[in-house]
Amino acid sequence: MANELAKTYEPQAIEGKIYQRWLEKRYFHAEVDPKKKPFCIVMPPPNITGQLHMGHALDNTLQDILTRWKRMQGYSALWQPGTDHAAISTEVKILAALAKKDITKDNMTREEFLEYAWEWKKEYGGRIVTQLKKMGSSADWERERFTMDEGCSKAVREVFVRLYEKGLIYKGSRIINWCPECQTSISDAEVEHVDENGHFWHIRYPIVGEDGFVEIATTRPETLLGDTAVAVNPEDERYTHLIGKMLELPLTGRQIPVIADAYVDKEFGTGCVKITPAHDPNDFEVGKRHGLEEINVLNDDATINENGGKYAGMDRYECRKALVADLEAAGLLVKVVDHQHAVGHHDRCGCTVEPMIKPQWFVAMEELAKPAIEAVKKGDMKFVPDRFDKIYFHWLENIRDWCISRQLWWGHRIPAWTCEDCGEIIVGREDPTVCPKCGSAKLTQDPDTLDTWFSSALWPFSTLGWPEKTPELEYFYPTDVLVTGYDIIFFWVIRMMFSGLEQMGDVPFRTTLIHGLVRDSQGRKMSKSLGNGIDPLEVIDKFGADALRLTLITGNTPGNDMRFFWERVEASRNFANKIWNASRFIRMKADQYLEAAGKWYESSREDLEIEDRWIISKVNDLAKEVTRNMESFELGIAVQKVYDFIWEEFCDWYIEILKDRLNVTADSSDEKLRSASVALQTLNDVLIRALKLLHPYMPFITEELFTSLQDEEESIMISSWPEWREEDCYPDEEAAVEHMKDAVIAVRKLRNDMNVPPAKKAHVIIASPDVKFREEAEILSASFRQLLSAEQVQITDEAGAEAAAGDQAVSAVIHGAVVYMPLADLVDFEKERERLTKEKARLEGELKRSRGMLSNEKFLSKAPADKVEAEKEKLGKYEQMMQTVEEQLAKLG
RNA sequence: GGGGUCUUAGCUCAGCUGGGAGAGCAUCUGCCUUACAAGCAGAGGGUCGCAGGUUCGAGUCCUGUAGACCCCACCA
Repeated sequence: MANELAKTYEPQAIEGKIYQRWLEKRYFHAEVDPKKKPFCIVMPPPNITGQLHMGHALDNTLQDILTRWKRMQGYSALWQPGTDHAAISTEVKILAALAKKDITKDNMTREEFLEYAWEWKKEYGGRIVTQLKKMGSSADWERERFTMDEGCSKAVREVFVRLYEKGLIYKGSRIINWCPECQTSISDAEVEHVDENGHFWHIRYPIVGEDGFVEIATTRPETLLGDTAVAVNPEDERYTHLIGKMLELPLTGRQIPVIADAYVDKEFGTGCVKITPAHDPNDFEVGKRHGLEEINVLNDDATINENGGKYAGMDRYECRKALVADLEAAGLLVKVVDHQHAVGHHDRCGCTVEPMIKPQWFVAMEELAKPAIEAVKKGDMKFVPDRFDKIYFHWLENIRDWCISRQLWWGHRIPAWTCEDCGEIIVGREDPTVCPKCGSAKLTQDPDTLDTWFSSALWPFSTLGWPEKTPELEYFYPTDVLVTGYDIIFFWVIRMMFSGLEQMGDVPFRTTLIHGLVRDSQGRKMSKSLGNGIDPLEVIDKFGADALRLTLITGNTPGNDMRFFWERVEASRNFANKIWNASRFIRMKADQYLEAAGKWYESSREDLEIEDRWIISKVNDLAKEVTRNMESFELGIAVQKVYDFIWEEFCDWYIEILKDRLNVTADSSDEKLRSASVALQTLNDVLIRALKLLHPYMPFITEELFTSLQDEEESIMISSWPEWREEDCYPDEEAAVEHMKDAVIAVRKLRNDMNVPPAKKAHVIIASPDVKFREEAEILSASFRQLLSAEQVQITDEAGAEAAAGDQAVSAVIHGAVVYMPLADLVDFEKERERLTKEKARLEGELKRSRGMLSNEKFLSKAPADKVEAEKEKLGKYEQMMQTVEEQLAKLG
């Protein structure tokens, strides 16, 4: 205990240094170790384009807490990290950078682009990892992976081939969501539906050969160009006579039939629906049922194509305007009404998505979804909180085939080749050189890449070495916990589940811990466009990673959103400072002690004083409760308990109780020195136990203090997690100290109510008929004298109190005793009468309630015996208190 | 249209399996008591959205209801 500790805690000075040492000692590294039980969390791979935000901070703190805790419990705890290639984000970002140099996809080759991309990844891809380290993340960075590294790419290809061979991956022309901005297909999960104020255009389609019209209503008039039918409900009597007739499609000169399909809702709109198989998912289905032609009228950039006649070349909205104007001129526009409807947007770029028919690759979901549903139903994987299984089931039960091909360059290339001579499609683990069917060497690989989530779906096993049979895979799979936000259950959790079950035959993780969003102080989502995001690095810089971590973990409950307040970080920082100073106090006192005594006393349990046993008992219970809370993922509650223990029990009580005892000089008696030695050792031991319990939450400060409080180099990271011990239970001593605390609180209240200045010391008499209580109080009275602000503390029975205090005293009743202060020490009689009257009124209320309960026969007969007993005890206490209050009032006249 | 969350002190939120309402911040009072003013000792402030029900007993379980928010959804 050599170097001086600064007066306030300065995280900036130590966090980096400590993290560096952890890395050097390789404490984060986990090995396959048959002697230990495995614990594994795979880190949701952050995008290589990403910058650390509060979501990452929360997500990673949760994972780090669990990992550090399990590591201390003796598990071989692997937190498997890595990054995601983030197909669209990265490609968009790189293209934007290249655009500044006038390089576009049109004037560079795919190979050139990939060269740029890898270069970019090399330069910026590690940024997010550096930032995660600032959080204190104890991931096994030696095992860091990347979704496009060799192993993961091999896993992707293996899964693709396997699913293809099983017929679960297929290529087909189906209707998909097309993003005109990013120029790629996207999956259903990537479409965000937003309610928008639009219009319903009511349009007349003339009936061929008759004087009449069919009136349809549409929200997207421009799709009229691709209409190939109008549908009515077969049971709609208004229209049955029209079924089979032809209509003239306005502005096109085409003729389209009226068809009957139950899909049409008679009640909605006009009851007639224009059918555009190429640009609407429902219409696509209808078209398939009726063998309708599919006319695509859009180019990839959402301009009208050559099928749009005179509108060709126009943007979709431009076309809408022009077309509506033309309809109006032709007298075919009946009316335009306001209409709110959901419009699909690409979640990345916000662009309005167009449904289009394109040849794409799909994963057939029905067969894969079933075991994933089963696994959660059977409890093989549990959500925390469990309400999220509803969302999970709902999504899986209604899932459609997953469109996995993307018209991007950055990503895993689809391992499929087409033979230009015979049309054969070749999918395999190795790149083919000749067509196995016709022998031709003219093979072209599919230009598309895979959805980013295809590789993320394999993350829990691809990172562990799959498809190789590695020891890691054998040992750590299934992993234990997946930590993620509720916003990516659809994207990721579900896909990992069915992928794990399909490829590994078991769930990828046993528990999914769901957390909410970190919002700004007004409850808004943090976003770039609003500019309301708080940079975790800035928080760390100002208050330290520990303070940020504590803030993110407390004051919210799993699965719910939380708001970010700087004030809360400040409060967390204050807590760090509190521990810091407690440690500083202990070290100071230890130094003083050593100077006086020159040595430590060998001590045993028997040397412990009552208050030592009390605090040992307390920290022992704490360990039990904290562990139990953590086992059920109640991390916020767990750390709150450690916080309360350290601040209240340890600092505000235990240290205060000890101050006298620790005051030693060279002249102190041997007995006194021995007692101080025991106290200091207890202080140290108890604080270290508490620090260990706190370590997963606040790794840096606990490490710093752990090493500085002890004369060893060993890290708290690899120390053992405190366990509850039978021999550390001291119920009697615990009760004794609690009673004395009550006495202190009573005296403080008396003094406060009576306006006795703190400097004025009083004569405190604690009277109890209980012999045992008096014995304990006698022993404790010396330590408590200061806390009682007393120059003298007298322990006595009732009669003794009478003698000592006489008529002139105020009193307060505590558990099993009465505390008196002679009025001579005080000032205001009138105030005392007032106080007692108020107290009496309160007690009358309590007595009424308690007596009411105890005279209720149903309560007596039905409530558990211990509850009844407890209530009786309370009544007795209130009666005693009432008696004392009445006596006091009588004395005052 | 379906599902979910929330409603508790002035603010932000805890409150697990039902047994006398809590924290942080803010406000007020008194303290620089040499570990800590980033602190200490206190105080005020709540009909736990509303209405029923179950129960000896409900912030906690059930039903209904009001408001806020979120997610899902192919009614053109």
